[in-house]
Amino acid sequence: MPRGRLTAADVVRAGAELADEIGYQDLTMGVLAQRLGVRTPSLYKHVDGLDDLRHRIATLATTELGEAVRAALQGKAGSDALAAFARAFGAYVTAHPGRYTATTGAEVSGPGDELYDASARVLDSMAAVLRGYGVEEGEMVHAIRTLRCLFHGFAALQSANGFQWSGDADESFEWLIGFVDRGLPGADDRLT
Amino acid sequence: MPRGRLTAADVVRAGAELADEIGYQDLTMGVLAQRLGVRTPSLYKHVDGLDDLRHRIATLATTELGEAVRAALQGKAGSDALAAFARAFGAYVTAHPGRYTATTGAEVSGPGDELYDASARVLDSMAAVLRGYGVEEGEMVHAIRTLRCLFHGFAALQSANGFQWSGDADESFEWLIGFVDRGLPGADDRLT
DNA sequence: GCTTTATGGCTATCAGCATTAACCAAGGGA
DNA sequence: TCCCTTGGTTAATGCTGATAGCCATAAAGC
Repeated sequence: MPRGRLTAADVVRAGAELADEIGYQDLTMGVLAQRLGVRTPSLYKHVDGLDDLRHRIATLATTELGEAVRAALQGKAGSDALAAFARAFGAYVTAHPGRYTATTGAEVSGPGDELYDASARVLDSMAAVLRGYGVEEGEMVHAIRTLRCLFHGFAALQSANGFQWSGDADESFEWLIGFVDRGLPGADDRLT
Repeated sequence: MPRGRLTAADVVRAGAELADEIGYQDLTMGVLAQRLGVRTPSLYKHVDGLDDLRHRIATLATTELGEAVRAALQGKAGSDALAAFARAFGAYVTAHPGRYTATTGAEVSGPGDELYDASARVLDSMAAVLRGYGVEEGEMVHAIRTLRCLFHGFAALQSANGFQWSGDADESFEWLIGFVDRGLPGADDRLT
């Protein structure tokens, strides 16, 4: 093969796909190199080691998640927006368990970090839902944290166990949406 | 018994303590052996490798968590029981981040597994709270799954990031409890 | 009290993975 | 044409998990 084939983005993308396929824990430099048809040390020309690769995959995943959520929120408000956010979130995590696992436990260094910005965009979308829902600013921080726990927990259980939920997983997820709807204070526009 | 300095329970307990101190990811056979004043291969006389050690730590943590929750629930009902459950859960996770991390991602083989039984006891306590709260049996499974997501997410974020929450973390946690209280349907006895 | 035995420790060793060093080949600009 | 940057290679190092096989000692039986 000639020169200049691989780029950093290629490596990260292939790593993300591989993590979704074989599981995040089994994503190793060797298997990724094999997937790319290259020897292991070559990856270090594009990525600064395994930790860096993981961080970049987490950034990619968070960015994609933010875009998916933002797209789902277009033209929605109130409880519709909440349901759309939740379904988009759940759909992304189900489709990309390896990528989401990368985001759990990823270290965010600070405002200069791309991952920080991507996370902030997801949380902004969450805040937009809550604000359009009638949550007061004083409660906003608590509401965001609570919803973050709920969705993060769902995602973690989803990507770890794959949910041995008996089969009515969708029904449970809809119940979860209704639960949030009831739990949020000060809303005029409610689900069923 | 012939001469027995170390026992399997000792190894697991020391592993759990070490995980709380230095972080679950950094818990290695070598550092655990060092803590116990023993060479690495000696641990294999008590524990069947690192995976087995992790599984046992997860079992220990889940058992302890179940006991803490059960104790907190004594004599409580309705919203008091919910608050007690949540606070006991949060306190355990905060005190033992390494142990809880062991439970996330632990594989439960089946009903013969001790971890399975320990998890079932925690979920039973959760169900008891919900039942005393007025949740119908038809919704029980959905409610349990939802609360499991919420508390698991809290615990995961807590033990991973240590929550850079600005300082009013307790206030947010109380808000979370109120959120659950409002979100659960069919209750007579409410907080606030 | 002496022998047997099994248990729990040890040293030595291997295998897998991340990482680094040192080297080489192609392509573009001087 | 020459150089030098770039992206690949092979070789080697270090760390960690894991196994094999040896050794010491305490408990059990005579």
